[in-house]
Order: sequence, then structure tokens, then C-alpha cells
Amino acid sequence: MAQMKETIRSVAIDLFFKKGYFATSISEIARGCGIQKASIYYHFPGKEDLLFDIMQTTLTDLMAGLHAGLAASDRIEEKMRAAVHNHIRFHLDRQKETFIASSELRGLSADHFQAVVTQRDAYERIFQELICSGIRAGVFASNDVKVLSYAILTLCTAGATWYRPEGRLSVGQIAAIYENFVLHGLKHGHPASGRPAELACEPWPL
Amino acid sequence: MAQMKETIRSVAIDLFFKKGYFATSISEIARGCGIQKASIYYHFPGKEDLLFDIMQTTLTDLMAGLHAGLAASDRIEEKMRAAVHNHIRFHLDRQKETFIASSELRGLSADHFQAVVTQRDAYERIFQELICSGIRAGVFASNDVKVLSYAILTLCTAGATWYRPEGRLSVGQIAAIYENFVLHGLKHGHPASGRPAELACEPWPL
DNA sequence: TGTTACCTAACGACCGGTCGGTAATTTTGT
DNA sequence: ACAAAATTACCGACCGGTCGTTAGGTAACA
Repeated sequence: MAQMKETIRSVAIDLFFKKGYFATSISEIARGCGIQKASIYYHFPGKEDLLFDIMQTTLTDLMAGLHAGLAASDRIEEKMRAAVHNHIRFHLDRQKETFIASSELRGLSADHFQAVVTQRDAYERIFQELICSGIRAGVFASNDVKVLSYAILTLCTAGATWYRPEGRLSVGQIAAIYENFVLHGLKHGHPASGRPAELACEPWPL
Repeated sequence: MAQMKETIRSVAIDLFFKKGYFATSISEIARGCGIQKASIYYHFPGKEDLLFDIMQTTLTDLMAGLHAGLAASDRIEEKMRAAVHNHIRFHLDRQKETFIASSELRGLSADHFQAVVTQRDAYERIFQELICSGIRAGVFASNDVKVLSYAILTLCTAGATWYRPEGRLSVGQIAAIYENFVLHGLKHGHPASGRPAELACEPWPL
């Protein structure tokens, strides 16, 4: 049965989240699974492949959720709202994995690092093109597209650093607050200087 | 002369930022300083004390900047603007140290961890009380104070993760964009639900 | 003479990873 | 149907290497 592989993945996610990738040893993961550390290498080629596996799965699922959310509406503002909603919700629902995926990039080999960054860039790109379309349509205030996208994405990503499942607010409540904060920042957050911000951004079929 | 201690601190900041605390060895730090690794222990009791030293200094300086910024104005909105400005500016100007201070907490011993978290909480508290005063004065939209504070702080903190000194925009330009984004989110970001958000927050002499 | 600022050498602990082996199960050959 | 072969999923033992840290020594300088 292939369920030990899933157990290893799950225990690794818990430990990588709690102690960090480098501070977690293969022996600890094995102990958490009730097997010997040598047996880990039957299921995964090495420690780093385990990290890559976790990151890859997480990013793929995140991207799938985004596409599903975008398909639900035609209006740019509603698309952006759905994108932000999916982003923050995913980062709270799957807190451990998203935290690992955004904080342990340095644990990857050069090849795996490149693969993950490429995947992440494609995700960011969609947000940048959404913002750009919104500004051109007059729905959002004119501003620097890249900085705005980084602001929005890292804002929600950071939710996974402070969120506690047993806390006062539900995922839905937090998501609603973030959603409104971001949307209003996008609509009214004009730049301070009179100089027009860079808006270079090719059209994109949304 | 005590300048080797400064060199060690500086080299450690570079390496902790680039490779992470656990992935950086004492030997590497020593090599970067042009000394033997045993000599590090003449200046610092151990690796973890070096990390703590960096974090402590950074948080103290950050707090000092905040107090200076708050003293410059009486109006709540301007105080908040100054607080956000100082926060984002500090995180970009001293990117490496702030990145370490916010991402390597797990490398600390229990005692040092407690000390840093206490220091960080005092800093967060000021923002929460600023937001609370603003809402009570009707300057900001009613919303959950804690979530808003986390959103604002992590947003700016995350700036240290993507900022590149050689990049397209200056620190001042980025700070201005963030400042406006946050202020407009605060003023207009009403909650989606009709239920009033928790506002419990004692008065504070600002 | 004492102190400062370093050095060389070594310590035990632990790391990720590999080895050969093995019991249980499944597949295959006849 | 049944034995032989192969595969699956693990084990204990061990490898070379690196880690943070310490002990003891030394040259320069006050």
C-alpha cells in the first residue's frame, strides 16, 4: 500500500512547519511515522525531494483554485475579489503547506528552485494582469502594478504566519476583512506623487 | 579593538540573510571574517547569541524610529501614516536584519525567544492602539483591530522578502505606494458583514 | 605580569544517505 | 494448482562528513 508515503508527507509537513526544514532531521520524520529512517528512502529519493514534493503539490492546488475562482465572473472587480478570496482562504486552510512553500525555498536544489519559482511567477502574473486590466478599465486607481501585486500576495501569504486555527475569528471572517482591505486599497490608493506609475502590461484574456 | 565583533555581526547578517540561520555554519562566518572559527567564541558565547544580538538590536532600532515618527504629529491619521512610513522604510533600508528578525525566530532558545516576542508585542500594541483610536474618532472604518494590525505589519515586513536594492523603484517610491495602500484600506475598508467587529481596546496616550 | 585577540587541534554528537538483508506478498511459468 | 521468481516495504548497522563547542597555547601589547 502507498499510504506510508502519504504519512511521511504529512509528518514532514507538520515538522517542517513547526521546526523548519533544516532543523528537521530524517530520523525525526521517521520517528513520527513509526518507521526507521532508512525506510524513508524507499519512498523518497532524499530529504530535498520530500520538500519539493510538498511545495509542488501546494502550488499546483493553489493555481487550480485561482482558475476556478476566476471563471465564476466576468467583471474585473469580481474576478479580483475572487482571486484575493481564494488566495487568503487557501493560505489559511492549508496553513502549514503554504507557510513551507513560501519560507523554505532556500532548501531546494537549483533545479527544483527554478521549477517552483517558475510556477510561482505564473501565479503572480495572473494577478498583475488582473490589476493592469482594472486600472485600464478605470476600476482601480492608477499605480505601480508589480508593487501592488507583491503587496497583495505577500499580505495574504503572511496570513499563514500568524493565523491560529483555534483563534477568535474563522477563516471566512478573516478572508472577508482582507478582501475588503485589498479591494479598497486597489480602488482608492492613488500614488502620492503626480508622476504616473509604470503600467506596461500586455492584454490578457481574462 | 572591538571592531572584529562588528565584522562578525555584519558577516553573520549577510550569511543568515542569504542562506538562513541553520544553513549557515560558524566556520563560514569565520571564513568571511578572515579568522578561525574558534575565534568567534572569543567575541560571542555561541551561535545562538549572535542571532539574538542581531534581532535585539534590530527591534530596538525599529521601536526607536516609531517613537520618533509618532512625536512628529498630533492628528491620528498623520501618526498612522508616520508609523507605516517608518515601518516599511526601516524594513527596506535594513532589509537583511529585518528579514532575519522576522523569519529566524525558531533559531532562538526559549529565553531569548520570549524576550524577542515581548519586544515585538510591545511594537504591535502601538499600532493596535493607533488603529483603535482612529476608529473611535471616526477616521478609520470600523473593523477588527488585531487583524488589521497584523495585515499592516506583515504587509510591510514582507517588503523585505521581495525588495531588491538595485531594482526599478527607490525605497521612497515603494514606501509611498504602501503608505497610500494601507491608509485607504484603513479608511474605506468596511467589513463585509453587518456585524460590528471587536473593538475592545483601552485608551492610550498618543 | 596580565590582558587581549587570536591560533591549532581535537571533542562527541549528529547529520543525510547507503548497504545488505528479510519477511510478506504478488506475479509468473508450467 | 503450485512452486519458483520477483517485488514490496521495511529493518539494523554503518559510512564519511560536518556541526557547535572547548581546551590549551602563543604572540603582541599595556
